[in-house]
Amino acid sequence: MNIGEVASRAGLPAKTIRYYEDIGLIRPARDANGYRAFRDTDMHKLTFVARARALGFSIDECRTLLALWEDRERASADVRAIASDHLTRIEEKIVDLEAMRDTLRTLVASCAGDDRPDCPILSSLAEQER
Amino acid sequence: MNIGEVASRAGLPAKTIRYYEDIGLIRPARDANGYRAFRDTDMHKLTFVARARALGFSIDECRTLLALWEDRERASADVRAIASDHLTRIEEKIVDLEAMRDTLRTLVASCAGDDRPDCPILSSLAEQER
DNA sequence: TCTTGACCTTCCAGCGGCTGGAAGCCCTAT
DNA sequence: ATAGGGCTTCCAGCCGCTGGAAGGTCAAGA
Repeated sequence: MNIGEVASRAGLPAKTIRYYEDIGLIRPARDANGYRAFRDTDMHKLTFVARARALGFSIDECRTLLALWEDRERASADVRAIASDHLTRIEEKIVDLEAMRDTLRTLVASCAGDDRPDCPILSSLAEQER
Repeated sequence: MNIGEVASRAGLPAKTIRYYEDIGLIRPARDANGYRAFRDTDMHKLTFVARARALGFSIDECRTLLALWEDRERASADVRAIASDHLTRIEEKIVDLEAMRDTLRTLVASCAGDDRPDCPILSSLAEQER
């Protein structure tokens, strides 16, 4: 399988797949003409990584998850720990974003949004004291 | 005022402030010894930017907001539009993160997390069909 | 006066995770 | 023979800093 087909099957840009090879996530074989020759195992790995990335795991976490996936002796606790840490970070990020959202909503709601210059958004950003 | 004091007052690392000068967000004067000499206006701008950044605005948005802030003829509609677009993007990000969170919660909950290798998290990432 | 140590300066490189673009080879169809 | 698409490598850039090296400056204390 050439990179184009792999890309469309995995739902990843070809560039990204080349990058994943660069950083050693996958190691596809090569045809005589120099083209990457992807086997099913490569395809599976890429699908795995694509899903893990879609869940927000970092590349390094993906690397570890891949390794655990390939290790039939793994302890599920190791996998769970990674996922659980990641979940915590996501929850924290959501909290941060919700705080921003709430502030922004208030500011946007308080601004007339017409052709006059008075703007509570700017005033709030510029405020001397809190 | 030297950069150290400005940094602690604005709650920004000195490195960041130098970077902001680099990209033209601020233009502090210089003392004879080459040290940056921050005036009150610089300080105000930095505080403004720090607050805008804390609300998640990009550097480019901060640049625009700064310019609007300094423009007494601005229309509040222009400010509101930027804030409103940003709010929308944040809301979208929250939705994305919540989807990840929900999936991750389900996966984490379904994994025994002991020393056995069976792991629904890995199985889910590896699943052939959806 | 000398020294220490905290502060300041510039410059260069690297983080994560791609992404764009140039230059050139390969393959298939007409 | 040629046109087109797909493939290759390599280099540079995105964002917003951040770390570190190498060196100048300043105030306080011995």
